[in-house]
Amino acid sequence: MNNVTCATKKLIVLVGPTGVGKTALSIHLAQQLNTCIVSSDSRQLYKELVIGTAAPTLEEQKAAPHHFIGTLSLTDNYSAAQYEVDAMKLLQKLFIQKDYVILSGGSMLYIDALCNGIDDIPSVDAETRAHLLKRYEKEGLERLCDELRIIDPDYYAIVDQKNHKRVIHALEIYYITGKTFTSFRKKTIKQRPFEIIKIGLKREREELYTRINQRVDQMIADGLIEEARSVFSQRHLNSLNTVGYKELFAYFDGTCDLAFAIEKIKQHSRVYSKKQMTWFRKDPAIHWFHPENEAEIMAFVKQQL
RNA sequence: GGUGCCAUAGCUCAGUUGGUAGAGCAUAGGACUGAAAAUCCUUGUGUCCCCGGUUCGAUUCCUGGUGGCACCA
Repeated sequence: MNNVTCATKKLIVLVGPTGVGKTALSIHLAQQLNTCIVSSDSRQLYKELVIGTAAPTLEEQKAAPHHFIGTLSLTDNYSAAQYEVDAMKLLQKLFIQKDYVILSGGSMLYIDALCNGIDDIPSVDAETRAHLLKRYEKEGLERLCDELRIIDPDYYAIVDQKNHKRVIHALEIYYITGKTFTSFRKKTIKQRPFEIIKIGLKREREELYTRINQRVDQMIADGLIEEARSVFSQRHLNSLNTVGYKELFAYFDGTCDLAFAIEKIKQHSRVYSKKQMTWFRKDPAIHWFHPENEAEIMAFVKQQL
């Protein structure tokens, strides 16, 4: 993409916690701007997860073209880094035709990977990961931390030493490349050949929680139990370590009753929305609106274009 | 109706050989670079079901009551 032609291109990034109303607003925006929507949702990517991820319906997708909805299978390995590559490639194509594209979704790290870039770190093969996981289970986190301290003292000093995923990943990279995780971890912000306008959607907590609870009941009414049952046999996959599914798996196991599982889905969705807000709150580039103030949002967007 | 078991944090439960109590989850806040709806950190005063008894002291032991569960009729 060349910088001259892209100087006027704009990515309108719609963020906010789960259940706040991103899908509806993004469609209205897309219609107004005569453009399409790129999803930044790490779970709506999977074609098997429709009801439980509140993915845009076929009707909604007809109202505005969507990308990255149902493009992966549960068994596909994916990551924020891969998302950056895929999304950049897609945007390059879309910006040939469009001046504006809407990015909508709640996966913080994916949004960050696209907007700011993510460092070029080799991917971890399944074997290395399995090996490290086994060692973690056998030897414990402390042993792995000790090893990291010797191999990569700089990262050891800043890593969350209680978080096994972080410690394991740094070791994985060392074993694959022979170089430290620190040597890859530059944290440089990549310049994008388009302008990024961030809009945050926000509701009062009580209002948001009510919407989340109601939406979960609606998912159940729409057939979430059947959807979860149809993927139950693949439950060990990371893609199914997802709110709305793991709780129903416990019900299928007989560990809890259905009412309890549903209550847990609501609870975990609320917790997730809180985590999202914690992340988004610290991004000063976000302009915040109530999702029902569409006129105000539209006026703001047009002023930016 | 009889017998046995249970009653402790919002929920599920541990515990106190008698000195008024603690985990997980929830709640609230936070972290976050290839697993991210993931993973991790901080955050725990509650008539220890009620009345009475024993005791210097009872949530803990005892009598009775209430509620729940199980088994037997």
